[in-house]
Amino acid sequence: MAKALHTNLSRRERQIMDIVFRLGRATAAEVMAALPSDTTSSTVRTQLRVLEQKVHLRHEMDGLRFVYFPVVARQTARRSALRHVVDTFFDGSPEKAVAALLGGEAARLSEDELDRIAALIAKAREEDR
Amino acid sequence: MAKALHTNLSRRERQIMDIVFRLGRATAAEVMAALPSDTTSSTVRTQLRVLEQKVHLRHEMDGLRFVYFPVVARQTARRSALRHVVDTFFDGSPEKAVAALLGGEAARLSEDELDRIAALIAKAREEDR
DNA sequence: CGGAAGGTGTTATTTCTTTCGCACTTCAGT
DNA sequence: ACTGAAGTGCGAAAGAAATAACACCTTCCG
Repeated sequence: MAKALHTNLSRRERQIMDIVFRLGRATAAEVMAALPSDTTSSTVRTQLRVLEQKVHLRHEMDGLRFVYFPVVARQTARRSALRHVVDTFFDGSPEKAVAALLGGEAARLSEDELDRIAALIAKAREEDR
Repeated sequence: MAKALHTNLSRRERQIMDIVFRLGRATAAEVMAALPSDTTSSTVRTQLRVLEQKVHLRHEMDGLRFVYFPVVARQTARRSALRHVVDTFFDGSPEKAVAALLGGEAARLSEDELDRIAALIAKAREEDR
């Protein structure tokens, strides 16, 4: 099993990784803007460099500046994060997590969204057979 | 808005909080056993005491030893954690998160579970009206 | 009684995080 | 050509976190 990312990152590192995952890709300035507390550009760039050194991020040039993005596919990180939440707060039961999501524990769902989810259930039934 | 717990905890502190949330309540020995890396009892107890001081945990006596449990209701922590994952990895869309859960990104769902979720959708429709 | 086992708190040390100053580069505009 | 704005890396200092040694208490059992 791949090592859990959360578990091995310091507080700031995790904050930064979350921002980059959320944005997909980001410059130092963007990360700095998204961080809760005030930090200097210098600080943020140092962290980004460290994260790159630890192989959690990578960067490309965009003209002058660096654009950072995660090494691990979003899909992978997402799975890992979801599983962790399910294990920690929902007794390992995806069903309970779905119930919480439907019950508005994170946000309200529209009719359309409910329709699409119903369709997904039908599909899951197919595959289960 | 309540301050996000994740964001304000150090690495070990988060690991420990996760364990306590998972178990509901736990002694120092149980936490130590559940921790990935090797640590001494002394270390773990110090951390638990710190977490109690920061008002994330509280303890009761169970005969001789302390049993720790979260100050915040599981319900609350769960909501916060879920929301964070949805925001970070699913563009803030609960629907996408549900899709991932149904699609087996965390674990496989049984027929029964699918049935119950279908029922929840029906119920959500009611309430939406 | 005496001592081993299993708890606990205090405290000090070491190690990791986090922050930022400073020097350097490139580009755009005057 | 000069200056300012926006980038970058390096390295050192200040702060927070993590670990463990030690002293002490209670219970159980021979």
